[in-house]
Amino acid sequence: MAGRIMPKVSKRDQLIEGTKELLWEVGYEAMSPRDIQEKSAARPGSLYHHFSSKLAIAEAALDEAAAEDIARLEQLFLGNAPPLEMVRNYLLLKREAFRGCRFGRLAHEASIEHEELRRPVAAYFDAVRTHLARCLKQARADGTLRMGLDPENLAVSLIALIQGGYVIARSFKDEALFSQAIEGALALLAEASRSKRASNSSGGSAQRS
Amino acid sequence: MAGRIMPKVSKRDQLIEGTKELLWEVGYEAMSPRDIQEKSAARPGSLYHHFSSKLAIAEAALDEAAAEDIARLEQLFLGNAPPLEMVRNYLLLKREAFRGCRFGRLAHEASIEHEELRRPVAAYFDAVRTHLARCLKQARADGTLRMGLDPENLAVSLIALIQGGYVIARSFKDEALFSQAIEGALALLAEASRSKRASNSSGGSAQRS
DNA sequence: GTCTATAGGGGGATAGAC
DNA sequence: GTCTATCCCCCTATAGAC
Repeated sequence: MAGRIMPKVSKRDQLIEGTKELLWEVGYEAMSPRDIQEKSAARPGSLYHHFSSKLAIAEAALDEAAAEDIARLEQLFLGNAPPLEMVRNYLLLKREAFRGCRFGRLAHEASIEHEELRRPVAAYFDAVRTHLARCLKQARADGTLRMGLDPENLAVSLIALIQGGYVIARSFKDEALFSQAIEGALALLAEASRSKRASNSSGGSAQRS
Repeated sequence: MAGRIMPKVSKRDQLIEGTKELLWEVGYEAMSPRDIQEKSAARPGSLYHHFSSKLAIAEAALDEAAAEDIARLEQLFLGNAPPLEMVRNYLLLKREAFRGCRFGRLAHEASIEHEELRRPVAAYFDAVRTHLARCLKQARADGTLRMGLDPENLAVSLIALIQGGYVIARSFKDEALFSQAIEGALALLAEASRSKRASNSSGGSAQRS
C-alpha cells in the first residue's frame, strides 16, 4: 500500500492548495497564516520556508487558480457551436451563487491594490472577456447579433452581470436572484439577436446558414 | 464664534458618521473600533457607552446609510420622464467606480451573514429593484419595452450589472470598464425598446462619464 | 524541509475615575 | 457621557533545533 510510487505531495503543495481554498472561502484579508497552516497540516516553519510572507503565498495560490480557470475556459470555448449559443452556454454554467467567484470576491478588498493579487484576478477576467468578445464579434459578423451592439462593451457587461449576480444573491441570501439576473440578460440578448427575417427592416439581409 | 446655538454634534453622532465612512472605505472586517475612535475623535469609553459592540455600531451606521440612499432613490424616481428614460438615467448616474457601492462591497465579507448587516444592505437593493421594476413594467405597458422581457428579471440584471461594474473596474484598475459595462447594457436595452416613435432617440445615449 | 518556541503589535472590549 | 488604563487573544511573522 505505502510502497506505491507516490507523487509525494510536498508541504509546499499542500500549503498552496490550502491557500487556494481559503482565498475562495474567506478572501485574503480574513485569511490568517495560522488558518493556512491548519488547513494544510503544516507549521509556521514550513510556510515561511517556502514563502516569504502571506502576500507571497497568496500570490502563488492565486496564480495557480487563475491558470487553472483560464485553461478551463479554453476548453469551454473550444466547441463549434454557434457563437451566440456559446455565450448563452457560458452564462448558464452551473455556479454556486453563495460561494461567489474566487477572483471577483477579492476585488473589494483593500489588498487588491497589491499588484501581486490584482494581476491574476485581472488575467482571469481578461480571458473571459476575450472569449466572450470573440464570440459576440463572430455573431455580429454572421448576422445573428445586431449591428450597433459593440461586442467589447457587451462582453464587459456580461462579466459584470455575473459578478453582480453573486453580490445580489449574497445580499438577499437568495440564490434564485442569481438566476434571475442571468435570465434577464438572456432575454435581452434574445431580443438583440432576433432574426432580421421578421418584418423589422433594420437592414440586415443575412439569414441563417 | 463658539457662542452660536449649535446643534451640538454628540459623540454618538460623530461615531456613527465615522463608521459610515469607514464601512465605505474599508468594509466591516477591516474596520477596527480603534479606527472608528480615531476617525471620530472619540475614546473607547464613548464608543462602548453608546454601542455594545463593533457589530452594533456598524448596524446603526448601515441602517442610517440605507435610509439616506433609499430616500435619495425616491427623489430620483419621482420625476415624470418616460419610464425607460428613468431607467437609462439611473444607469448613467455619476458613480465613483473605484470607491464601489457602500452596500455591495459588504456582500462578499463573511460578516454579511450577520443579519444586522445583511438587512440594511438587502433593504437598499430591494428599493432599487422595486423602482426599476416599476419603470420597466410601465415601459412594457405603454409599449416602449417589448413583451417577453420580464421586468422583475431585468431589474435584477441591471442592479447586478452595476455591482459587477465595480468589481471589474477595480480588478482592472480601470474606471472606463465601468462605463463600458453600462454602455453595453444600454445598447441592449435600446434594441429591446420598440421604436414606436419616428424620432429614434434610442441608442443615442450621447454622453459617457 | 519541517518542526517548536517566541515576539511585537493590533483587535475587540471592560473597569472605573471624572 | 467621556475619559484613561488595561486585558486577553490572535495576527504575522522570526529564530533556531532537528
